[in-house]
Amino acid sequence: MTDSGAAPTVYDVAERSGVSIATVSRVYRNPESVRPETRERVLAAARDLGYVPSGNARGLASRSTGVLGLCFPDSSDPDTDAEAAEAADDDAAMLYSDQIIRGMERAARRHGYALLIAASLKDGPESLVAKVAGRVDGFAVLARTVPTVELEVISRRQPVVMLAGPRESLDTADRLDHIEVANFDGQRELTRHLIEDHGVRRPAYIGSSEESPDAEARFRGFLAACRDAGVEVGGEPVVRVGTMTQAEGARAAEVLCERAGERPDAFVFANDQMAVGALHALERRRVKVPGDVVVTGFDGIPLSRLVRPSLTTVHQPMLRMGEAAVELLVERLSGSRTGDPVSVMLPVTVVRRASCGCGDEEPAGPGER
Amino acid sequence: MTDSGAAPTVYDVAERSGVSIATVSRVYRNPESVRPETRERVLAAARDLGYVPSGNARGLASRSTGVLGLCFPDSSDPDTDAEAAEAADDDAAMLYSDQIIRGMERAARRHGYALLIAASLKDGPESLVAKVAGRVDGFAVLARTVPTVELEVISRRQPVVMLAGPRESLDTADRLDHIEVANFDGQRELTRHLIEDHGVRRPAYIGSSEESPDAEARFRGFLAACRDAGVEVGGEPVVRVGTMTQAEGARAAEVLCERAGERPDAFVFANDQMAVGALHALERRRVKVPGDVVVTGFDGIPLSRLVRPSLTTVHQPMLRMGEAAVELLVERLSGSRTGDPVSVMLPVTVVRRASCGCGDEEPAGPGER
DNA sequence: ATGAAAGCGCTAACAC
DNA sequence: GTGTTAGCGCTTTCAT
Repeated sequence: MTDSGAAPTVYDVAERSGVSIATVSRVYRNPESVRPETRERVLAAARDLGYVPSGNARGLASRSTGVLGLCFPDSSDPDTDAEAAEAADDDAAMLYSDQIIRGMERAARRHGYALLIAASLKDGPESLVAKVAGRVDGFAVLARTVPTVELEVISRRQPVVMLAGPRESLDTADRLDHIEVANFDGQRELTRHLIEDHGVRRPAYIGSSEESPDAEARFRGFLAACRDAGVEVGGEPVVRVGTMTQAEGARAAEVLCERAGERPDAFVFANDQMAVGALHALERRRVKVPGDVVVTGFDGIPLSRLVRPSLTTVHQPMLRMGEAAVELLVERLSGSRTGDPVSVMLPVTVVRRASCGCGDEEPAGPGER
Repeated sequence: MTDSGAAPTVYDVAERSGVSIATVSRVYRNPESVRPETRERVLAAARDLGYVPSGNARGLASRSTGVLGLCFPDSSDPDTDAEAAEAADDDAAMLYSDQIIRGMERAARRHGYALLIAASLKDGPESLVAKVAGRVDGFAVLARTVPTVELEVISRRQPVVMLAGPRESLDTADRLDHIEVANFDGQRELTRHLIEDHGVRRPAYIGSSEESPDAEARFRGFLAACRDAGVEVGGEPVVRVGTMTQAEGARAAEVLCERAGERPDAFVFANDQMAVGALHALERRRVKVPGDVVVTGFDGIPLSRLVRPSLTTVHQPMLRMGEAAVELLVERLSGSRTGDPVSVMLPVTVVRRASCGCGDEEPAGPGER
């Protein structure tokens, strides 16, 4: 083995094995096209020089990287204090984006791609997307991670798929493939279950004041179920919080409990985090769940199963979303699909647990779930 | 917005905004060094051309990518059937590597790096590492993902840190930084607990036949505890499986139950996956855990808490390992540390749960854990 | 089967 | 402040 300063290049390997750089390149890209004897010589030289092909140079010359990307928002809950850091080393802290990463990685692997992941930490002029976009063959973006216009520009040059974000504007020249989940259907089915099977009559919906198309779709599902069952509710969420966190959920629960008039018999939250926060608050006030009031969430985060009572919610197939995103990208890249963007709608599942009055269904045996 | 075939380059932007390519480059790399007016002109041109800097070209020219990497083995349990696929969309399926990815991603983000991840799916001549190594500034490798010699070669040119793999050979010119966990200590403490607090007298250790230094260290910890307590055990694991999966764990349990002679009073597995498989098998055979036999694992994967009975195990700080790996890489890259490789040893924690006879400690209220 | 030469798109001196 | 000019390390025709 020889070692001398800078990283060896094709030139070094070529020289040492007495061939041209073209042949060295061939040995790696298309071994069959080189006489075995020559090939061995090259490989041997590469080995003792410690040669590793430069991915950058390759990408530059061949115009493809073999890498897919994912951009997601930097929405980690603060974990500065020691306790939180401890808890973070745990599945309960699994974020939405972590699941999507898993799904994408698997699918990418199957197709021979590696995965580049980056969170949107607000940086300088070089937006995150640009950084990722410049290093991959195609990528997925979690909704509201980056301005849509920027994506619009980039998607002119490479496949981009939008995750969980409903098509923003149908009028714009939209070239992005989309993957959404059945927010409307899921919330409607969950609400119907509450009304029909648990006799809920005065449900309160707690939504977000942010511009969240997902939350809006969920609310519409809620309304539809109420209307179908003849349950009267206002045309607006009873409470709108700022950030859909546990703290906000707890606050919302307090507000609803202290309000004049009859207390709602169900708190229907737009996401799990808020619902969990509410469970805390209700316990503090000695309000029984589901006895005094039913509570539900949306998302199906791991934590939803761990809290007591376990949370009835609507489970989103996040892993599948990741996989679907890769499939879409690969289709575009392989040229097996061209033309207009598509929208894939993934189904959700209502998960009935203790917080709505359905029995707790902890596994009896050592099941895997 | 103009759109015409190939992706626009610095030349296109330069021409359209009436400056040189150097200025275009400056606008992105060092905006301050360009007169605001000029800068705006360039940015505008870039915008309507749909210009995105090529990461490859940048990397080539600047010799750095702003990306860190992770290579890990393709060791997911098979999830081809529908049921498993369902379960996979769940935190329970979180693997060792997933946690490390999370840890690395966080830390990388803090340092302004993106993360490239790739599983070692055995490919052609171009080994996985080479692919990753060629596209990142430095990377981490999960032990036994790739041949050490290959790493040896690569680590001559860029920082590499080995995760969870004890330094293989002290005699070789080892340039890799290492991150290990206290396998020996953890297994010894767990075993001691079994013997002292649960009266275990005939423990059986189930290890791996693969060359796994981790598993070996654990076994030595097991032996040490037995010896200290005067419990007689052989100098070899009672069973060695091939791949440390659930299936193999189940098989090992079967074997131990059917063997002639007295059945062991404890199955001490080298990892959680096997232990979980064993729980299944034992349930099928109506062997009570921990009543008839105590079962323990190692790793502390999320699933270990979800199975019934919940699994007593040794928890590895996987998230921390990922973070530590990034810190080490960044130190090397920033030049703040040079010279001999270091070894970081991270502590583990014995987690006492139901499968060893300690009470189940499910949260009472809606706690977050 | 192998070599020669022209880029791929960008950064980094170095001039002006 | 801005332009000029070399490369960075590889792939890829096109010859031979």
